[in-house]
Amino acid sequence: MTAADTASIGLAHGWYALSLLHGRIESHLERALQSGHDLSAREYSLLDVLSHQHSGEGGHLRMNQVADAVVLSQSATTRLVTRLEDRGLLSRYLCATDRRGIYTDVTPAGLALLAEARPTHDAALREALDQASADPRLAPFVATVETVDAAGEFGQP
Amino acid sequence: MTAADTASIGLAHGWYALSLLHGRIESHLERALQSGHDLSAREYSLLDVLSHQHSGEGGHLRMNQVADAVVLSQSATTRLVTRLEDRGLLSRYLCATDRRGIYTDVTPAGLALLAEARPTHDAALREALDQASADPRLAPFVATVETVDAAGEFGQP
DNA sequence: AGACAATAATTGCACTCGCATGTACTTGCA
DNA sequence: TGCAAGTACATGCGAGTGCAATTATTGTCT
Repeated sequence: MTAADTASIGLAHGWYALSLLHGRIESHLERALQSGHDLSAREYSLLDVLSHQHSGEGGHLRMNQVADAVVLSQSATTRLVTRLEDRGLLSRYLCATDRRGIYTDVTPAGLALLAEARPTHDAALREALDQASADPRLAPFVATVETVDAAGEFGQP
Repeated sequence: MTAADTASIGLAHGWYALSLLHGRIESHLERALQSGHDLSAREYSLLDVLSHQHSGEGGHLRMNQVADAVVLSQSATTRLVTRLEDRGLLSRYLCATDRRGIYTDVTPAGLALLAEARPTHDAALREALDQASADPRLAPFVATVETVDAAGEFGQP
């Protein structure tokens, strides 16, 4: 077995653990948000992302960038936004300078729901991490999640 | 703002980064495996998991445990196994002592396809990690993936 | 100005997923 | 033994997703 093979195996194990942890956390969040606030994990994530953009002045992310932020295809993002708009949590409006672009704002109702759901989300996240830290395969990643903090803000690759 | 709030924000950021990295890697793997070997990322993952169980003697994981390993519901696992069985990559057989239980073996064809796809998978993973390491938000997790190696074997929580 | 390529978002379609339910088998207890 | 409760997998169904094709708008080149 070559050194490269050994490295690949290590990488695959690491990826497997990351994947496992992601799945566990997402399931946990999904349950909590769904039963408590009729929100899927992605819907919460979308509201969170949109509410953070230029706080106070309104949103300035195009659908394209939003799709990238929530790691979803453009089509799925279109429909996700449509669903939330139909529920009155978001509003769409065209970009003034380029009428192809579309911006989205979180409505007051959306902000209210987000504020209401945030404690649920954070508690569920804390819980999922605590459970995961018992698994030795997952513990290193849990530690990394806990280490990273608000210091590292945005910055596209 | 209390200390607890600060911690929650840090946690959410960490989770967001983990989620982002997971999505990026999965998309990358999906593309590579799909176009190269007609396999989804999860199908590859399933073959990989099943081929690793007690190598040589055949598989001994029940559907239930398999579902847990690939982080999928029981129903989705049933259909995933069915798809791969229909393609001749897996075979099902009943557990002798408890005829409710069902075991799965990877067929020679399945092992062959897995062996063929593994380099693609590993290369795509390496590539995705390299791309991700350029993003400061993702870099710590990339480092964790690279740090963990085969040392930490199984162990249920 | 007019035509053609490029970009942003939406829609059609097939596929996978989770939840709730159904079926087969086993275990516990009278 | 016989019947209820529990466990393991499979199936019906509605919902969400990605890919490919479509529509609307902008930029560029002659």
